[in-house]
Amino acid sequence: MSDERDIGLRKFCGYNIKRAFNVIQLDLNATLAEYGLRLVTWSALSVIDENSGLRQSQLADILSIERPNLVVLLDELERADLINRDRDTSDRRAYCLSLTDVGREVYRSALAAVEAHEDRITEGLSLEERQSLISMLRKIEAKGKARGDADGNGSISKA
Amino acid sequence: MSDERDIGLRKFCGYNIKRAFNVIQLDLNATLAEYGLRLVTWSALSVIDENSGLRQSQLADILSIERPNLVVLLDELERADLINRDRDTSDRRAYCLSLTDVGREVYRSALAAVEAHEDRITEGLSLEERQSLISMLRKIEAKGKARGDADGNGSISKA
DNA sequence: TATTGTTATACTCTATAACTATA
DNA sequence: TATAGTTATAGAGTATAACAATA
Repeated sequence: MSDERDIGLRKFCGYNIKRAFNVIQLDLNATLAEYGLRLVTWSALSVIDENSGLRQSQLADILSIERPNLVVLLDELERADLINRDRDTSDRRAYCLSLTDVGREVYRSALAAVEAHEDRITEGLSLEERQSLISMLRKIEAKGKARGDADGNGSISKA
Repeated sequence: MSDERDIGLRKFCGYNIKRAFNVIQLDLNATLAEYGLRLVTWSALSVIDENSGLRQSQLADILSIERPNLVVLLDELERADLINRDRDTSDRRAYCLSLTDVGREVYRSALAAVEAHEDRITEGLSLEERQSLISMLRKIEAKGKARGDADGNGSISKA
């Protein structure tokens, strides 16, 4: 509670971003729970919606989650009749992912709720600030991609 | 890998903040591992350093972690001889936390490493942008505190 | 031999209930 | 009775190894 005391920590990104993310995740997951979704499952629906027919391994790459973990996540979405897993005719090892009609409908409804959540969470910020925030977050995220690259500069840990 | 495809998601804070945090946490924990620390344990050292004598329950409040989880974290720091747990003479249920000499030294060294990490992670950003980023993250975090409050406006989920 | 999806598993983080010793 | 610290435990989230089917 005593918020004036721990000043040192608050100078750093890591600490503040963690706490901000906790707040966002709490509200976002509460928002999505009304649709039986979480951040990850909603993200999966979003990517599938915009890339109908993609494979599980591609989706795992895009969402940066491990294939084994994606499997159980897709099981959940399939059980809820939100997605289809269709065998790829040209490569029978793979599945082509797509949204069901129900899935599309649920995703659209949830999308509106997520937009409302976004407005709620960024309430004190101007439109320019919101754009700037997301732009900066992406620049930070991009630092993590400098792993397999030529390295050399002052690049990020590859552990 | 195909980064041009999942555009819809990237409009939203929640998705971008999660990924940025992952990148930061990976580099930060790799940085702190050289000192036998993680983000949480380093944060604990920081708060104890600046608030010598505080109690475990106060520290748990400040760090927003549950008391039971703090106990094992402090066990770890005590075993490494980085902190002292001294019985409060006026309330023998409580412990007063402080850094050992070793703890202070380790914390200072780690602090320098964390500052280097911070520069690395915010490399493409100007000084004004870094300040603005942290300021916005704190505004978002503050939304989460509007739980026990009077509510009424468009406040955040209290689940 | 390599890849897609899968199973089983383990490790971390986080959250809750119940205990002890003090107050 | 209430509080500080503790114990045990359960649930998420995440990561790796190994397998079957297919390429």
